[in-house]
Amino acid sequence: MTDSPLAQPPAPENGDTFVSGYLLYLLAAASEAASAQFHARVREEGLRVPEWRVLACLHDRDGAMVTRLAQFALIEQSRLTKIIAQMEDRGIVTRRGDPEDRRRTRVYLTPEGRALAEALVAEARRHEADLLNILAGSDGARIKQALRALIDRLAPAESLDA
Amino acid sequence: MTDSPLAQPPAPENGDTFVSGYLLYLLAAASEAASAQFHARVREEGLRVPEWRVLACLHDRDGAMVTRLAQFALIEQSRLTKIIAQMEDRGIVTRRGDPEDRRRTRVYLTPEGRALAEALVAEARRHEADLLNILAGSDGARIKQALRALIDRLAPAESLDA
DNA sequence: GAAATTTACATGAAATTTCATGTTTTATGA
DNA sequence: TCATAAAACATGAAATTTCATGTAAATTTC
Repeated sequence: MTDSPLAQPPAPENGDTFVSGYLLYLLAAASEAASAQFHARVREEGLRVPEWRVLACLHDRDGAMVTRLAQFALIEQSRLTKIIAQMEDRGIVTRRGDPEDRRRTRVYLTPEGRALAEALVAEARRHEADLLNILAGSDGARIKQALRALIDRLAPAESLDA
Repeated sequence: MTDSPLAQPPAPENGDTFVSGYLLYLLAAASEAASAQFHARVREEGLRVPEWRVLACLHDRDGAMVTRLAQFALIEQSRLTKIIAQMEDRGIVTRRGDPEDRRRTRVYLTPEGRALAEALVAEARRHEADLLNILAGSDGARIKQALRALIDRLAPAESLDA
């Protein structure tokens, strides 16, 4: 009985599957799947995803400091610094030191940056509405609540302000 | 009325906040927040996150082909190829061509690789249980369902097999 | 059944990311 | 208030990732 008599596939492996039901996999895969389309649009606009995230954050809070931006855009600080430098070269944001606390660097949208940000945020809102529709009506609100709960319980949750 | 009379903070910006309620942000942030602890453990084990993902996939299906592995481990193919090469150098996986279809490269766990994979999968299961507890009882199952629904609707959903 | 496509990986160069660390400025504390 | 610690960024070198493309093998077409 060590060998199945009708082993079509070469008797591959164990039978218990871990990955496809694993919460962290589901979260990552859902995030990727849900983002794919819109992120493709972002790239069509000549932006990389982290750059779009920065724009979205600045849309909410122009003049945010780098560290906060990093938290909300989910980008590590030194990496963000370099991304911001590129965005500055490109003319969509500007950096200015904070006179109140001269350690801080605040990042501002330029007019072009703001236009881009607003256009993309509008698109993102439409796309999100589509997504939430796909999610069979009330599921949408529920999944958001659940995700927010998860985040709140796991991360201290700060504000983009200050 | 253009200027608030008691503007404590320098009258920062608009009032509507987009990011913090945006589904794609919630998904990405939830994924990050939920994964942070365990991924730290993974790094303590001397692995990077993508390497752990490969091990987990191989735990489910030893001898998976590179393309499938890439889909399930959420890693772009050419990047995965290089990661696998490193893992091979390190002695935790082996590559072997598939005689049935000689374009394919199949990846197998070495004994050390399997030990690592099994230990980490066990830890991951415990960690997931903790997470699901944090998520107030039944919320856990629901969030999983919702995520799976999202993925199924958005991604064709293939199997690690073949 | 030969040519044209497609699939599956591998690879090299350019670009980006990471990691550790440096600098400057603000908080803290004895 | 002076020293020390902490916070906020910036930066350089090494490592990784990306992108386009190359190669080999299977599949589809005509």
